Amino acid sequence: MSLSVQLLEIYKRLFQTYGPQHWWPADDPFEVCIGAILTQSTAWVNVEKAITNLKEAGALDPVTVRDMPFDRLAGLIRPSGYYNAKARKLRAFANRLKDYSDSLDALFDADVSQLRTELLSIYGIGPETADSIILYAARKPVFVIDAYTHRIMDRLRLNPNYGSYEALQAVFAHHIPADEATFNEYHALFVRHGKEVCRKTIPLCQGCPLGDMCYFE
DNA sequence: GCCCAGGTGGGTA
DNA sequence: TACCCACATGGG
Repeated sequence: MSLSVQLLEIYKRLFQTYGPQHWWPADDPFEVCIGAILTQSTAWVNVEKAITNLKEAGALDPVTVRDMPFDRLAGLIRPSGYYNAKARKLRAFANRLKDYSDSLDALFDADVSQLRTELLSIYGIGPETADSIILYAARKPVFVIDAYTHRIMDRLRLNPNYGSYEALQAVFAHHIPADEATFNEYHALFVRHGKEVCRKTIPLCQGCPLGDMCYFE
């Protein structure tokens, strides 16, 4: 079976099992960007608490994030962990937005490649955060790779020599049509499947929709 | 108490 | 390039 057909089959089975995931869980693009930074190596449930705090404080906009006292910002996002580091990252993002008159539309008015380069040049934004922002806030087609994607593709033996972020991303880019809606749902389904079944420890392989394709021992 | 969670940046060899 | 490590809370 070709790689394209396998990737399509995986998508089909995950979608049939879990249904549409309605990603990204946020009210607007700026909230997506904030969530993408806060969720770095952190359980989403804790990010939700931090975002709720920011909303209740009326701090979910670039100007407020930029101008409020650092310790106040850090305190609001405390439940998401790494709160000092992440407060610095939120500040860096809000500060860069100043170059675009605090308009995400202005920031996003570039092709995927240029936008990715710009995002990666901001402190605290690495490949996954950049791609999450591009896909889920700017709504441009780029495939997001995360720890779940690595784990699942490793176990399916579809990750070429357990490759880098870009190496695994290329697998999808070269074998799936670049469609924003498909990339959106596919990544969300990987996360759902990773959380629910394909765990780092204690894998729940009984009845796994990908069981017959999986080499996990 | 221990392990893990939708990573990134900085330092060292 | 390829590893280490710091960053930190909260749930199972």
